[in-house]
Formats: sequence, C-alpha cells, structure tokens
Amino acid sequence: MALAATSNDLGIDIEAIREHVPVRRCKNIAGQSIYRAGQPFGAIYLVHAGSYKTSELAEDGREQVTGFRMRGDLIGVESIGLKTYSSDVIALEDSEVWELPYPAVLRACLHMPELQSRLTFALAAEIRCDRSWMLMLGTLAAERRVAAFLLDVAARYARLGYSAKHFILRMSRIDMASFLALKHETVSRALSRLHDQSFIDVQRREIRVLDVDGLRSMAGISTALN
Amino acid sequence: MALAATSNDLGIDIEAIREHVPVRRCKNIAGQSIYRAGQPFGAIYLVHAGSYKTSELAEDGREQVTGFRMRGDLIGVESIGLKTYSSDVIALEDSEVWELPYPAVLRACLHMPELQSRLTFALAAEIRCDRSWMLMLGTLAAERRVAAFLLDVAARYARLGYSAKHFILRMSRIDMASFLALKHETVSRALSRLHDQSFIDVQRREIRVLDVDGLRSMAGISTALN
DNA sequence: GCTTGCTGTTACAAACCGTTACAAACCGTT
DNA sequence: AACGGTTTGTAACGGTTTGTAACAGCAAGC
Repeated sequence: MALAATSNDLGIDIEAIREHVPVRRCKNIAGQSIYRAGQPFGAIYLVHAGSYKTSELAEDGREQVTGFRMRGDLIGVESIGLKTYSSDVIALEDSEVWELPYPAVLRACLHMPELQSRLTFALAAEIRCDRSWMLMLGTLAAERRVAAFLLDVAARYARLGYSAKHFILRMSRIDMASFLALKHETVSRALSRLHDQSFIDVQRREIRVLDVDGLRSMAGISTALN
Repeated sequence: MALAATSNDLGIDIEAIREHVPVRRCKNIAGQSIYRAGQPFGAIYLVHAGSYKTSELAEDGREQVTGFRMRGDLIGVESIGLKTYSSDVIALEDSEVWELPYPAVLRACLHMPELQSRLTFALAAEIRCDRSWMLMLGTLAAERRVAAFLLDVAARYARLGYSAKHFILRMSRIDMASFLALKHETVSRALSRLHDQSFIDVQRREIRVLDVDGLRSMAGISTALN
C-alpha cells in the first residue's frame, strides 16, 4: 500500500464517462485555484496535466497542505454531499483539469453501475491514503518524514512513466514543510543531511535518488514504492 | 464543521436497510478486535454501543491510532474495494456493533438509491474529518491539541445526548497520545496544565469542562463544538 | 493483606525542532 | 548585465517535546 499524497486514478474509461457527462477542460496557471473553501460545490475534477496542492484552512488562519495531486488524481471528492467546497486547490505550475459536473456524474452512475463502485473505491482509497500519512506524521522524525515523502513522490512519478530516480519537485519547501508538519528550514536541513549520507542529490527542486534502500530504511522500509 | 475523531452517523433508517441486508449483532469485550489488517474484508459495521479505536500498523511495527468510534459511527468503510481490511479496530470497553455484510449492502443500494448517496456522503465526511485532524496535528502545539481533542470528545458526547461538560474518556493516555501524535507523558502534562489554568478538572479518565471558551481559544476557536 | 501489573503523574535532563537572522542562489524584468 | 523579489540554504540560539526514572493509584488475583 503506497502512501501517496493523493489517492489515485479513477481506473475507468474517461471516454465512457464522456457519453453521459459534459467534460470541460480547465487550464490553470501557476498559483491559480480550481476552487476555494466556501465556493459552491458543483463538480469534481480529474487532473490531466501539471500538479496541484490541496489545503485546509482554519477560522483562525492556520493552514495546512493536505496533499499534492498529479495526472490521474481526482480532486474534490472530499466535498461530495456539501453545498460548498471544504478546502482549497491551487495549481503548482501551469496545469489542466477535466471538470466533471457532479449532478451529471451522479446521473451517469445510474447508467454505468461500474462508475459508482469506482467512485466509492476512489473515496475509500483516499481515506486509506490519508491514514497512511497520519501514521507517517505521527511516528516518524523529521528526516524520516522527508525520506518517506521523496519515496512517495518517486513512486508516483514512476506510475506515470517518469523516472523514479531523477525528478523535479513541483512544490516549494514551504508547501512540503506544511504537508509534512515541519518548518521549511527543517525540510532544508533534512534534505541536506540525506545528501550528506549519500542517499540523494539535491539541487534546489531537482532530486536524484542515489540509494533507494537507504531512503527506505529511513522511512520505515517499503512504506512507499510498491 | 466539527473535527470528530470519526465521521458520523449514516443518517438513514436502519430498519429500511434491514429489509435488504441481514444485520448481525456482534458484541466485543474490552480489548477484542472487530477485525485486523489482513483479514478478509466482508462487512462494514455500525457502532451500536460502547467505543472502539481504529489503528494503522506499519511493516516495521510503528503503530498509530487514527480514530475513536462511538454509537452511530461507521467502521470499515476505508477497506471497501479491498480483499482484506487495511487497519485494526479494537473495543475500548464492552461494546456492540451491527455487522452489515458488504455484498448485501451493495445490492441494497440498487433497491435504495438513497442508501448509495448516504454511503458516499459518509465516505466523503470521513475524508474531511481526517483532513481536519491533519490540520490540527500539523498546526497546533501539544497542549492545544489536547484541548481540541477534549472539545471534540465533548461535542460527540453532546450529539449522543450525554453531557459535554462531564464525561469519562474511554481510551488510555497511550491511545490518546498516539492519536494526537504525542507521548503519553506529554498528554498527562498537558492535561495537568489545562487543569492549572482552570479550564478543566481531571481525575484520571474523568473530565469536567470548566471553561469551554478557554479551551476553544486554545484549540483555535470553534474548531470543535461550533 | 499482600502481591502483580497496568495506568497515570511528575521531575529532571537531553534531544530535537522551531525561531530568528542573514547569506546565497535563482527568476523574471529592466 | 544589473536589478529587485522570491526561494532556498546555513547557523546559533532557545523552547517545546521527549526520554528516563521514580512514584502513586487502581484493579485483579493469590
């Protein structure tokens, strides 16, 4: 069970959905939001290109990044059943999502029983993924968290057909830190120390994984990748 | 939006479900598990009496309590779609759940369209709840976390018709600490300090809330109990 | 009554991470 | 090429949390 800062793909034919749901392509430039907490809920989204962060906001201003989404990930399912979205989603780079209007998705579920179960499965997967991160946040020290995070990012790139050994982080140190419940300086230090131990090469957002097993043992062995 | 160490009630007529699903009552004595990670998935459960903790286990032995469930809460939805359960659920006291065999639930959804949407809503609520706790764990210091936790427990007792000002915690300091990503000594110290500030009375597991507003301001104002 | 074991509390020391501050690298713009 | 603004890296210091230990309360069992 991968950690995954997100759940994952619908695993269903988007073309089949298209027959019942009017799919609109939405482009976002870096920094732009798909939706923000409080805006009326109307659709869920499938990431087609680029990447996004989701974040929670408290009344008193505290904020926490709760996940990063990339191609194939669903966005907005946490707000199903609500009148308004419950969180913020912001593009980390120029990106594109496909908008799936929710009333239409519901209707499509009646014609495609498979879609309903896929959607339910996606929701359950999201819960499992969140719980895995809770386990990680609650039990690993700073440096280990960063190691686990890198392994997760690597695994997700691998699933998309990209290199798991060499990739560019799309998020800032601050976003990473927020997600990992750390300060950005601590993330910097952790990355430096992982470099000192020859587990990785870091050049700002460019990461080269030199020793997967080293990282894995830091992260609690096979917590990510596979 | 309350935090809730759990999502919440199905909000649907259990009698209506009974017409399509063979509901079995299962009693558990304190310490007994409903299921453990790895056991074949076959049913979801509705808590009827008592309370349970859910916990995640890593391959290397790390363990984390991810929630506490009481009357009206659903258990097992995170494992929907899997062959085996992904976490452990253990009774904190002598308790009872109603077992809802999942294949039967799926079939019932066809006859009761309402049930399907309720279930989806329950899953989405679970995600939102987990995210709220991530926000809390990521942004509040130890003492504030404990305050937020107490407010959440109080709110949940209130929803069940019990006192929100005077209640008995059903979980040990160790379980509380695990859930809050703290050490049990830290929880003890935090409770003592909340007592010193006259926010609460503590007598081991017996809690008396003396100053709700004080607690709330610690927890980031109306994060719970709204 | 007396263990035995578990749970909870408290004190003190130690470790880790956060805070603060500043420097360096990068980016887009001029 | 030079300029500001943003992001990232590094360091010293301080504070919160943890680790360790000893002790008290409580329940079950002998």
